[in-house]
Amino acid sequence: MDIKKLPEGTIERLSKYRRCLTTYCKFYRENIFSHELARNLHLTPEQVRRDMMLIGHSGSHKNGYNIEELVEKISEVIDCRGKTNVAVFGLGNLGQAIVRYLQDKETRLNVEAIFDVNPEKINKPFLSVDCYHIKDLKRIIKEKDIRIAVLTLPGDDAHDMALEIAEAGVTGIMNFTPVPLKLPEGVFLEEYDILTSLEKVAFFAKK
Amino acid sequence: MDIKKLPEGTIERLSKYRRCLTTYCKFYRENIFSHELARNLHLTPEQVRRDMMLIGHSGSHKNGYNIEELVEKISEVIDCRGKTNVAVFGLGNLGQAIVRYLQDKETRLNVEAIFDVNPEKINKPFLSVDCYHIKDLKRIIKEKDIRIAVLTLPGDDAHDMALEIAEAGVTGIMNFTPVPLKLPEGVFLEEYDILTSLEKVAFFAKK
DNA sequence: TAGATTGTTAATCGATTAACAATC
DNA sequence: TAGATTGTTAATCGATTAACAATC
Repeated sequence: MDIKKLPEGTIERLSKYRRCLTTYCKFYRENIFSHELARNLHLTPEQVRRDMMLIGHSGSHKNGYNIEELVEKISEVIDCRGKTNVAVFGLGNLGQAIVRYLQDKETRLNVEAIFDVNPEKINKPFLSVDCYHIKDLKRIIKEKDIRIAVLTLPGDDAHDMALEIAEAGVTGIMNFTPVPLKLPEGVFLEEYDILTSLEKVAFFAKK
Repeated sequence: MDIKKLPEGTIERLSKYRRCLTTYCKFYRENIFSHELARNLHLTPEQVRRDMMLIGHSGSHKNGYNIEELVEKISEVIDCRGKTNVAVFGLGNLGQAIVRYLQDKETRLNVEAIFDVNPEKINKPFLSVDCYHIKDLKRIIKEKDIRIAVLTLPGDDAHDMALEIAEAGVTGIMNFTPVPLKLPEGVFLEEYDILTSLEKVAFFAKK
């Protein structure tokens, strides 16, 4: 099957399976059952098995899934193109949090550049990552082969910026600004709006 | 209809409609058509109208929706219990970003307390919000009538902490730690995992 | 064998989308 | 009236869940 046809939910769960396996399980056991993995992530065993089926991974009736093999398989699927270079736009609190987070975790995403407009931040590395002025984005994106852009800018000029970034050859944009983006075809866009999430929690939280 | 039965997607869009209307539109026009609102948020006009129907809001065939009335109606629905007090757990970069963000935006969510374990942060207000030691959470949550907890702690002790927080009477938890939580019934839980989102973008981003 | 687990098909569910009547 | 828009029901779609045969 075409791997890009995998449901988004499956990809998200694969990411979580892998993290769970590499973080907790790898060190003290070899195999894991679908119901154990499910319990850790608060899913059902059926859903775990279905995801395994979708990526063509098999376990054994006796011992469940071999952890090392499963991690390997998941990595083949979700890191299919190997290491991916990422740029973070905006080095405010959120931008800093993301750079730090990506360096801490075991992942094939490398933050290779940071962009900002504040002269005090530009040309000083942050956690060893160089910080450039936003006006240089086209050049740097090409030079460093940046594939993914993470937007943590203020909303005002997010849209124009995103179009420029897309034009520079980035193929995926993660948008944390409150402004919904409309991008050209071929750029995968994921948006996350913190305030909307919090308002949703406030709404559904019972009295 | 029972308002709590509204689909999560509808609640999320309502939050975005309102922000869009209060941010861009309110100042220079009185009415808006479903297709205009849809275009702004990259939805279809049908979906906008359906959401209006679900919350029982009507427009006019001639002028579409009155912006002021619509904002009022949305606020009635999603802020149904008026102001909601929020506590942020963990004053790292992400915690700081969220406190600042909630203060900037027009919302009925008030950050009333911050919790951390770092003695350098405790008892010093951050953006005028008091910061307490995590061991005092029960007392402070009760005193300040905190309803929503936002977790930006390191993952390690997130789960135990969440259980304590739930026990203290919070009714909604927004979990930004990488650890999936299992909470008692009656606490609404929303989880967001930055790394999973980024890995998803990397996966779907075309070569 | 009995019990537990995997793998896979079929059924369910709910949200989105399409269609269209009603209205201005 | 013609054209544009709203309001609402019906159809579609896709993900999740249930069911169960196959296997160890």
